[in-house]
Amino acid sequence: MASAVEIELRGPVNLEATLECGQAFRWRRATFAGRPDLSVSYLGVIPLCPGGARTAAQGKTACRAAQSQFAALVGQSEKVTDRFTVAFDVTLRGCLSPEDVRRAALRYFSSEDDLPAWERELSNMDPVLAAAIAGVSGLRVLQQDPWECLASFILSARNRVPNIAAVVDRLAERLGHPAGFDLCGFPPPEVLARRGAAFFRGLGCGFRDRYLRDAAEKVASREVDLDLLRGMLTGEAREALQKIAGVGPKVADCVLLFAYHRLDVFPVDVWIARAVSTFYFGGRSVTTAAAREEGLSRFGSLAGYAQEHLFHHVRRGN
DNA sequence: AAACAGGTGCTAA
DNA sequence: TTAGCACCTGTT
Repeated sequence: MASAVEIELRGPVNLEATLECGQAFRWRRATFAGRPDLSVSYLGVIPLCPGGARTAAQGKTACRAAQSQFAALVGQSEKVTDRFTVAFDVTLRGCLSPEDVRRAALRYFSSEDDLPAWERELSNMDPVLAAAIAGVSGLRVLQQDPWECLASFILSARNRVPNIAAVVDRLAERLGHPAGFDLCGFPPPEVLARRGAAFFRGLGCGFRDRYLRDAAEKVASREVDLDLLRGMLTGEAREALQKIAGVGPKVADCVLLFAYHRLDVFPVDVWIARAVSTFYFGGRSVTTAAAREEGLSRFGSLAGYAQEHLFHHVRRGN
């Protein structure tokens, strides 16, 4: 049974930048035959809110997200439209209701983030960011499922995006539950914990196989309790995540940013290190620790959004 | 064909 | 405390 749901966000949304910038790995561009007015649409899986309906897919649902106001946004010069919408198609299964999907989508897309104010603030802080943001207004930090996010970024170490996405997809297909639209949800830690490292190696994880296994084990046993992280200070949560093998500063920061919505982190990978070196250190090389300090002190509580824009900016070569 | 990719863990100074 | 290196696997 298919259903349409629409959500309203505070400030702009750029679906393409948001879903393809590398913070999430499972969204695929889709054609949307029934609605030619919707310019860009994507197929993916989002977590349902705790306390809401549980389905066979273990608290997840697939959906097709599309935006109708993207063209208008691009065409406008400085006029700030306060509200933007994203439309969803979902296949309702079990006791899932449109309202459940609406709530889940609002959270996933961080509907409360005050993008107009924050984009303005970051732009005023720094001409580099001003240029970056001008191109991709509406790039949003998502609020993903912590476990899926953790597993995905463990797989990202010394790896390429298409590879990461392929392995995550394979894990979902092999071990996950159908979530609609012919997609499966990412399998919970308990399910991965039943498999040995060899299984993950066979799926293309490479040397990260034992990292993934260690993560599944520690999370399933609650040695690292992903729910408890929500109540911790960012620094404590970061430390807790790093108890898992294969989780260092970069992966921990990505999880804190993309799943726990801690905007006061600044994940540093090779691209960001390069960007910080170029823009803020006159081309002199910087350690990842120094780049991180620079980002945190410059951008403070908006460091996460600053990082996303810098990353997008340098990756697209601008 | 050799090099390298969205890091991390281990070892040697 | 830190620099240097190995690590799967797919692509260029």
